[in-house]
Amino acid sequence: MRTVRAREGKILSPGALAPRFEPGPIEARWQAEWERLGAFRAPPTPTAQGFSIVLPPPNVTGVLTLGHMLGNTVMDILVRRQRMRGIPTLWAPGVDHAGLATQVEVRRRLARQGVRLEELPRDRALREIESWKDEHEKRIREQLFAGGFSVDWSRFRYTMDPQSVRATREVFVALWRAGLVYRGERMVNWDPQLRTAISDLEVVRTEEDTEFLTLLYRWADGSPGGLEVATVRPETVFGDVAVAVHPADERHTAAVGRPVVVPLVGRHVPVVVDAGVDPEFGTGALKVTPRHDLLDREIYLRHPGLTEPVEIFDESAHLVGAWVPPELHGLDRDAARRRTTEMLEAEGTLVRRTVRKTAIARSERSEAVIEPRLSTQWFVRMGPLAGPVVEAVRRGEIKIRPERWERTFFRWMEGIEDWCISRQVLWGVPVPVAYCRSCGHEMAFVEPLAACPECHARDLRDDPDVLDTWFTSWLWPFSALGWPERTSELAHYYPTSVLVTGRDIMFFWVARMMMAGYRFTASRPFSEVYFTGMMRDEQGRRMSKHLGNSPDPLVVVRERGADALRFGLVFPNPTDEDGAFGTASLEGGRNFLTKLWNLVRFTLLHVPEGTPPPSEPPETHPHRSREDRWVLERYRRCLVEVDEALSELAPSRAAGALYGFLWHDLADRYVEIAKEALNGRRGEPARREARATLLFVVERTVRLLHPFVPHVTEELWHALPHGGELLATAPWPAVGEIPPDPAAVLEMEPVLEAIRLLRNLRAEEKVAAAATPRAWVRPATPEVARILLAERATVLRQAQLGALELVDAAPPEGVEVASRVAAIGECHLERPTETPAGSEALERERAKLTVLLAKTRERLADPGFLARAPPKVVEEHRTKARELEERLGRIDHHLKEAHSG
RNA sequence: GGGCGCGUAGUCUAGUGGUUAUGACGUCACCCUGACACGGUGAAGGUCGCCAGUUCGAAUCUGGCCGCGCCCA
Repeated sequence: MRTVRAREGKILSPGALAPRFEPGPIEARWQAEWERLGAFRAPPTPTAQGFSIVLPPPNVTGVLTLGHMLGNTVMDILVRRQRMRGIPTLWAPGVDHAGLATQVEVRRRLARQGVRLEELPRDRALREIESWKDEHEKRIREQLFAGGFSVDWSRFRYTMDPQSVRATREVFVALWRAGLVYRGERMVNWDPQLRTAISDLEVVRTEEDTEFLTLLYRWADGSPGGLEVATVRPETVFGDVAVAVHPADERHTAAVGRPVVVPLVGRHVPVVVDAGVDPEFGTGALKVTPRHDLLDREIYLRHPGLTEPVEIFDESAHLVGAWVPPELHGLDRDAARRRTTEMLEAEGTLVRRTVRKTAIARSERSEAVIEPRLSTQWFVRMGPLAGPVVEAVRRGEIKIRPERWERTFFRWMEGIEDWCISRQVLWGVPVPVAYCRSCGHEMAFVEPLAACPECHARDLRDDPDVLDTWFTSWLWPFSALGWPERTSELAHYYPTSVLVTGRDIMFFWVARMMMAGYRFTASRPFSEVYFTGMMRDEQGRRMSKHLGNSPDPLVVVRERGADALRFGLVFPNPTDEDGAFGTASLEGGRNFLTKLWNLVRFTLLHVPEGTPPPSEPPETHPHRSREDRWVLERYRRCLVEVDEALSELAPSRAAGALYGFLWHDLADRYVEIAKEALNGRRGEPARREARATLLFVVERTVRLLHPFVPHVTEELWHALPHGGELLATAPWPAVGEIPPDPAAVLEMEPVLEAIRLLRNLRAEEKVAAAATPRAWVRPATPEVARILLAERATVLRQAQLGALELVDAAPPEGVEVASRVAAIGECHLERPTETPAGSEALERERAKLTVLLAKTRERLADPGFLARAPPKVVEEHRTKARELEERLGRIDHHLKEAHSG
């Protein structure tokens, strides 16, 4: 500990702060301290109702982005405040195994070494994936730790933990028994690169330029011509079983029922009528390839007479099968398309080639073009699960914030489709189903079975597929707390309080968690969902791994500090709107922290050694000044606003309130005015009172800021007189500790207004910075006069005046003055004679007030207004008109004087 | 194509029927004053997207149009 000798000879309190704020060492020290002291460990058996959040488990294969940092900061703000309020708090962290994504990454890494993942023995492949996972999990932990997020590390979970896997199996089996999971042959979104089915939600559609071919399907009876059919997929002609046209499409009525010849293939197929055809698209005639297109399959199923289709692509979208000419076997889609096009041209059945924008479906993970494919997969019947959730949200049992997303949510829930949960990948929870080779019995089980329960044969075959990762993570709110074990975490912290996440996973995850909660715990999983906005870069582009435009949070933290990053994320934009983030945000954060740092340094200059912590507000005291009362009231209002904003999940509003209070009220106004008293120029009692007020307000403000910028506030709090081990677990300030004092704010207004007007005049008149001109104020009311008289010294000093007199008429003869006319009265400032008289400010004021007065008078002259507006409003307008007339009169008077003088 | 949402100073933003339209960043001028130039003081900057309508009164409510974004096809 060191002591610093202050300018006026007093000894500062110990632990004085470095003149410059350096985040690095401070952040590292407090992160370690919090961990060492177990500050974020949730009480296992709390007596009071707990507050809990589960961290949306980041994909273990990736690294955290600024989007994660935003969500984490919002969660940390909520959690830290609740913890300080003395509420038992649990923030449960973890990571998600992201089977598909991880496999893609590992596959890519191995490919760089010339190894194909698919060719490795299974156990070797799994080891590769495990080691990849371990590396990335470490990095994610570092990122969370470096952000200062107050998660309970002792409860860190992984979605492939035995307990989480068990939960997944239990759920699968329960749904299977209830008939809500089923195996079926359906058209699925097939990723031919990863060779797995994926869900609708994992498909992204983009508009791409695509070659559009028009093919001629000749009449089978040999008559000239035929039917023109447009397609972007000529290579699928081999799978055609029909051509379909819309029933109302008169262009094609003659063709209906007439067989046509499939180009290249020679097969005769019928022309059928189906309302699913879009007559606007292409020629209005659609080739029907049921094994490889969803709509085509539907059409096929509606027309029972058609030939049973044969598959023409294998699982990696290479041409195969009896219907494909042998010379094309083994070609991939793209090569096949080129070759087919050439063949069609040669055959003379290619009528036209054009290029147009087409919506292309790609796999979100591999970016391969999706191949719709008929295959056998496991599905969850979503309808019965969605019902209770829709009800609950309508009842308000789960609130969606911001509310505007409710509509989107409902629309999706109401049109919900079954969820394809089986994946043909290595990494994941195996589908817990086996088949008896002897009797064919299908059985789902939590614990592996030794024999078939039907025929007792021991010859069982496991289902080869694994489950979609989301089928594990939809259980997260309760599986992260230990379900299906009946843990004390579940008993005390479930349902969780709020879920904070990006709205891009509203359907993927949030909606499904709600369904799982109601289905398996008979309870909502959380009472509120808060969707944060999407982070954008300075050019307004969405940050994504793909674009690589999200800075690495660890780098940002190292360069700028976690607190600056956190404040920069929360302060400039509402956290539920998409916000641009760049260096400006970080600088804003840093500047604010420096301001806070210096404000506390200033405070320490005025805290004598041995001062006890401000455990209670300074008592009402005869020496308490108007500015002391004012700053206490402003602080109280700030606290009310912060509490309100945080209970309404509006952290930006809370941060804004704190920013404004600290910077403008506390530092700019209060400290500047209170310096007189603090420096002892108003006597010892006033000094004591000012010191107590300053210390109290600063200490409380540091506490209020802690959830937003935890490290720097922890450091500052320890430098200030304090009681207790950590700010992180110190009590949150109570609103009730200060009685409301609205008069304090009202009485300060004329003082602040007079200061502002006189400073304004100084600037307008280009009064030299060091000059101390004389000033006169003619107060508009006796109340203003009384206050200004009492606070004359303050105005004098803040406006740097040589003298200030209150007058009831004009300033004395023979003095050149510049004037302003405002609501509190007239202000006159002695004008330097060497500058020409300028009255632009008065002119501007007059122009503005003239317009305003005209509008007010117009309204007062309107009989409709007088008759229908509430009397109170009419009276307000009358008063306003009178005041404006009075002020304009004075302005005119002064303008005239300025001209004649 | 369908649905939803959003248009307020150069940029972001508050504001759900009567306010001289809020604040931040940026800009300009002056100032290194004893916590802070990562600062202080002051200023400039807005036809509240456009057009109708409802109303005594519209940034605010209604309709249409224009622009942007997102989701779904």
